[in-house]
Amino acid sequence: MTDHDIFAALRARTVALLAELLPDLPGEAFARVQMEPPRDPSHGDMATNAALVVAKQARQAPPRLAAALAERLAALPEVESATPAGPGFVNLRLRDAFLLAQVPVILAEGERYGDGQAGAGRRVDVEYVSANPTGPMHVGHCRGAVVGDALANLLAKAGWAVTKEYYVNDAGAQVQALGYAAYWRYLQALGTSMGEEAFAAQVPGGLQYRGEYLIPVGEALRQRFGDSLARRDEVHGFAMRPPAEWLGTVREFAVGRMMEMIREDLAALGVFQDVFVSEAELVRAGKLEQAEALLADRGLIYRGVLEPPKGKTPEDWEPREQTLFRASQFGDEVDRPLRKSDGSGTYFANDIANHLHKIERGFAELVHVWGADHGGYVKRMQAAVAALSGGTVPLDVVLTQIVHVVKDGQPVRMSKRAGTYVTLRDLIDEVGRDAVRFTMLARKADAQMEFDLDKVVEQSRDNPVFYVQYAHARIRSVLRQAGDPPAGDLTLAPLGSLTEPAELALLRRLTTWPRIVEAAALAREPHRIAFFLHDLASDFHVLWNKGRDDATLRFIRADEPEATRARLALVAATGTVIRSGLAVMGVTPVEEMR
RNA sequence: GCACCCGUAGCUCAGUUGGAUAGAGCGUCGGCCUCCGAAGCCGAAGGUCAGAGGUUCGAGUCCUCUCGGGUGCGCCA
Repeated sequence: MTDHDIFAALRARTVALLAELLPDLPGEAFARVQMEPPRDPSHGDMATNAALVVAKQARQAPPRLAAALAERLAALPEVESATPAGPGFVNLRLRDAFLLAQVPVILAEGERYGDGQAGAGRRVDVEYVSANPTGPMHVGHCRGAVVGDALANLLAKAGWAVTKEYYVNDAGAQVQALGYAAYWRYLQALGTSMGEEAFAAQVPGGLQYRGEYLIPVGEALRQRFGDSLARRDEVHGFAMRPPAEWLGTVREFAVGRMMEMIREDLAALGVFQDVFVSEAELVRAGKLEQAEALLADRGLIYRGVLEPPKGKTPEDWEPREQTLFRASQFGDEVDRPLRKSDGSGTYFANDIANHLHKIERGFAELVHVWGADHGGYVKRMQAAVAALSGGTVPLDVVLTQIVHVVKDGQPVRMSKRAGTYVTLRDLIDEVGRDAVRFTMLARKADAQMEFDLDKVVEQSRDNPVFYVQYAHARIRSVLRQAGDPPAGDLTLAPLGSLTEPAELALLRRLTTWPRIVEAAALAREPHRIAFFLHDLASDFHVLWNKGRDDATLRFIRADEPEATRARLALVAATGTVIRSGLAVMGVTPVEEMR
């Protein structure tokens, strides 16, 4: 039990008092009662809309009800004053002693401060990254990886039981193409004299994935299989055997190598997922047929012909009969194909199998992080999950927008051919893991983002990574200077000397941390953590700078050991909350700036 | 053509899921280093929340329409 949200506590008090005032109202009447920090600090520490939201049912004028409620709230030991305001708000000013009492709470809880129960221990599966295992990760994958990882951390902090999952798309045409590409590098490793284009001409769909990263895979294939997968050829030395004899083997081998590479990339980014689910294995295990049978039992599958899309009919469109899922019964615009006209499964069908697998594992909620180009796919997937689970398992999809990389004021084009392909590893090597992670979270996921390689390493105020890290470094600097007093010692410090408005403003900010965590988790918006940390860092820097103008406000005062201890406690609590927030983001707090 | 996302200060973006007089950074202008770290801080100017209706005690937030930008639209994943 680590819920120390003072807003939730005062809200509960308010509801209880209101229930006494209005004994005839049912409990549900109070559901919309809120207790939140007012936008304008001059209104006090907290404000509640309680009188407004129950006035109608109570058949009373909001201002009158607010006045009666304020009178009772004012009598609470936590409350300094309570005043009705505006159309029916009640503004609360808290006693300093109550606020100050939160400092030892934060110190005692440590980084667990802010943990909540909004998730109530429900099991949630967060699937993210899920890049095709056909090459190294590039910056396009990076945002989803960071957002997904931070979101998973956030949900865990807010009380969900989280599984971090990677869905390996190892069953489609893409990995087939990877197999051919790896085989080409294998022939090269054997020393074939065949030209690349000559080989490409023999590959259905042409040779894709020509990047150099497959050269070691070709060499590894040679070491593992010798020349047994190739055919001796008088002209070229070695040439291609019929694909049926090697394609499965090579594909599997190559996918394995790609996944190793991707996992190394993810590790460099600080992302460690719990579960890697293979699409190919799900298919092999018959999950697709199982899901189809389940939907058929519920009468949700039929044979039919889809209408062409209105307005823009594809050139080669012709009506074909397909196996369709009644997605339109679950809020989608049209029914969606499960099988192509040749009878093989669509990607959607395999994804349904994937979701059946999740539901069978007992998750109460599903979350996905997808690129925005998959936005059109959300409704049908939600429809499928609703159908499979009988509407009991919600699926939330967080979409991440494109990241434009900029260097020297110029956009960096993402082109493999031009050699300006930016891999995730390049990015991390250039600016560091923490800067990558923080920056990716410094914007709402569904907003396009410019990633300026020069700016994220810039040491200035307009670089939020730096700004927050700098606050933490200053805090560590102060504590080191004071001989690093243990938190247990500071917990006992008398705090009555903390009366400076900037000190209390900082403390007020700290007390909002639990509700920030909860709200961000419910909204599935990890970027709010980054913004909170920026605000918190700002409050701290303000206080620090007061000490420049007024020596009596410095944290360490040789002549005032008592006041020093109190301030060190506040500073230590601030450091704790910053670390707590950075932990959600997966960013390492620094001891000093270098 | 249809669906989804978006439109907030000159620029980049927040806005506590319907709350009070819409905020922050950058940029601009004006101040502040004998100092526990000035890589910083304080102050000022800057707005028809794209536009028009609607819902209600209350709308940047919800609904409808219009304008503008992005993404997607059977046999790709």
